[in-house]
Amino acid sequence: MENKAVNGVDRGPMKLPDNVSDKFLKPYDPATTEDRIYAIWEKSGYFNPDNLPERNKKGEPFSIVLPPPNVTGMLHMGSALMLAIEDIMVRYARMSGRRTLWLPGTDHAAIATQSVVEKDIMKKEGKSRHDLGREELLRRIDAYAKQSHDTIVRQMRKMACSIDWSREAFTLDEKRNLAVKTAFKKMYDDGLIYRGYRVVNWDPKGQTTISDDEIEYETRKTKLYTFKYSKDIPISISTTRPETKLGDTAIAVHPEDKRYSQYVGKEFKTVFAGQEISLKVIADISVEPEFGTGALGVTPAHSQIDWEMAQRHELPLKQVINEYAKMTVGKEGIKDKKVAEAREAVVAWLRENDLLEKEEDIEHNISLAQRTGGVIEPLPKLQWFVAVNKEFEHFGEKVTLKTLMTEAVRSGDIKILPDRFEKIYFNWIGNLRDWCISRQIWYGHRVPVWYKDGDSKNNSSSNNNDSSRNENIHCGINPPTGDGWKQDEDTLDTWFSSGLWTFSTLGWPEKTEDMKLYHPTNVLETGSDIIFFWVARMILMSTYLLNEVPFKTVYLHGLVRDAKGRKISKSLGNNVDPLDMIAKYGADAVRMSLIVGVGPGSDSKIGEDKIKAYKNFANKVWNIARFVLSSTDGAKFDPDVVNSGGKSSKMSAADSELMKIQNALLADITTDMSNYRYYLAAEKLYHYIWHEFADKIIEDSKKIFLSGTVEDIASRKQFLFDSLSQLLRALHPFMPFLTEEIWSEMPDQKGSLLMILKWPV
RNA sequence: GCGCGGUUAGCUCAGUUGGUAGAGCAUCCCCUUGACGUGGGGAGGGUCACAGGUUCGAAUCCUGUAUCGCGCACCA
Repeated sequence: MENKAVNGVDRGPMKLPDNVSDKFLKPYDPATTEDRIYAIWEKSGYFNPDNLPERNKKGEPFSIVLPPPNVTGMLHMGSALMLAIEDIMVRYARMSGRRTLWLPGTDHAAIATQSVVEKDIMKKEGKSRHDLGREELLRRIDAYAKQSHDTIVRQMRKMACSIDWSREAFTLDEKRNLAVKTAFKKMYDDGLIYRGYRVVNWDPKGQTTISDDEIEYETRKTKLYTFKYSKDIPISISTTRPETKLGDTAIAVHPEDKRYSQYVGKEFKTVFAGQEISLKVIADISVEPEFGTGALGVTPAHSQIDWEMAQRHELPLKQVINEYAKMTVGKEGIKDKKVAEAREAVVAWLRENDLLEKEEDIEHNISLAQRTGGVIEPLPKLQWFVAVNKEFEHFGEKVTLKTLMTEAVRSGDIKILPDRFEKIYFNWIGNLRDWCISRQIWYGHRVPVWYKDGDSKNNSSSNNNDSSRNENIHCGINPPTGDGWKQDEDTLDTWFSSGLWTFSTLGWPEKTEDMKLYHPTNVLETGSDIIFFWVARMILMSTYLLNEVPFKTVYLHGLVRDAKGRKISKSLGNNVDPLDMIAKYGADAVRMSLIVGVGPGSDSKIGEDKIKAYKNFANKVWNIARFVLSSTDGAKFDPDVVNSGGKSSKMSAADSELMKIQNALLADITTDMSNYRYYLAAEKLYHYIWHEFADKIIEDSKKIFLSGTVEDIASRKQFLFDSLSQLLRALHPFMPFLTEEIWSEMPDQKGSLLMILKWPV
């Protein structure tokens, strides 16, 4: 170190005893430490449970899968939080002697990835996917996915993840494809997957269907129009979407609404904005008499609930809007126009014909596709679905997929933390409808179904019955033999393959040793925002396919917000890159700042100040180590401290008492660790190390070393040494790089790695 | 509309089974010639959102209200 002047006094160069490394002459420097330590860990092979010491191999298995990051992306602070928590869980388990597996992978994230790449190609080359063709587009996406995969892996190493790279998986690789096909076929054979014609959520921007869960709602101001279809039809109706009225086939009123009861059963015909329509008046209890005029135009082809009403009343269906959200019927100025434009034209037509009665401003929710932001257009389509309410025989019991999902949590086999999410989970299942799993994009697992000539997809069928079972349809792991078969063009919802993740990564459908050892996994740690997409689907798949839960505990973390509490978003430009923070303050500091004070399920704020505070802490620990090492020259571990709960014959009564207090704290912290209270454990350690160990104990030690008895000095040296060695272990899961680095400078550690040493309790 | 959270010091939040409120940061004062200035000691600052109730005792349990946020549903 350079000579440093303090208070104007030149202290001269600092000197350390010979037994202390020159590293300690400088403040702790994560930049020159972290990559080096990670390389040592990787070389040791201990990330792979097969290579762990006997103590672990004989120990109870502990397994956790990494929620696979999307290959669209880079890591953000949210992923950094996830990695920090999981690495803490894993390091704690490993030190506690368990056979510990943390299994990595990445997610192909079908729609998200394809739309990113498509956009990029459009921007750079002005070409659409159809210009490139299926094969070429997939080649481009693969190249992109490969590149982003490498970035993600690099970032994970930076975060100190002690994860088993040898078992890495990808949701779209060959093994996972076999798992997907196997699962699909079994569900198909059990009648739980069917092809049906019905109104689905169509995303005109992404040109694909999406599931109910992939919709986001946005409140917007819009107009509610009240009008009559024609002068001759006595009932007025209200709508926010006049353009869809060209597809109406009925008028619905409440069965008890006296105003309209005289018309129920009657049929009216007219020409509406250039389109002939025929309207039957029906009575249905789903009509709210208080809303608008109390009568509603039924558009079976372009509204989910109208479709259901049409089913109940056997109404015909008339599609008037196509996949590009354009009108297919109507007079000049309406036909071939986008829905928004057509709406104006229809309203203008109503005005001209003096049919418009009222125009009100209202707020209502519009549905947007989560990935593309496109306005959802409900359209009737032939798609593949998973039946969640269908009863079937499952290991000798009559169940539905819904009851399987419910029971897994209700029975306590799966515990969700924080537990209020269990209620949210049940609530979601209660409203769950059949899951639409087919997507009209190219990137993803292809639907493993083949059609004989002539029976491929055609949407003209107006029957909504299961159309997926006849001699011209083949569902299988392998293509059918013989000529004239063509595979379904569609791919599967990305969550279908993610749902298999806990076991597809362990080798299922093969009966592997890994499956026996590591499934069900112990914990699933993930963001609370994907509880339905992912957590629920994994429970569905695992209970259905394996008759066991995918995990025993679900730990949900909240959102990481910026320092002002705002959501991280591109438009705000408030993203904090974990890599920048790591470069500046070190991964350990970043980890601590994400963990301390943040319980499961609660959102947190991340500001640079907080990270900086933990960088200071890292340096504090570094200096504590320097003090202890330079003042306890020649000390050796007293194995008694580790092996018999801190009692040591080499310490005075006073120091034994201090050790007892420390051990009590460590026991308390251990309880927190086992109960997923990492936020408390980290805080307690921080507080004890800084404000007890450093501020009080080390300060007292200076006095003892200056004027204590020989016995007191010896005792204190022993205490400091053993105490530090214990604290490094306890701090390791939280600050792995720093503690491993200090550990490597401890005398008498005989080349051992802290990461596999025994947890101090 | 149904459901779920939050509301504690200027800011960010702890407070695990009820025992008259804690931490960090910030502010102010002081100290510090050898582990560390990325330091140490100290001070000020809260009727724990509000109103009722249970209790010997409530930030903690119950009921209601306000307010912010979230989920689901509705969305003609």
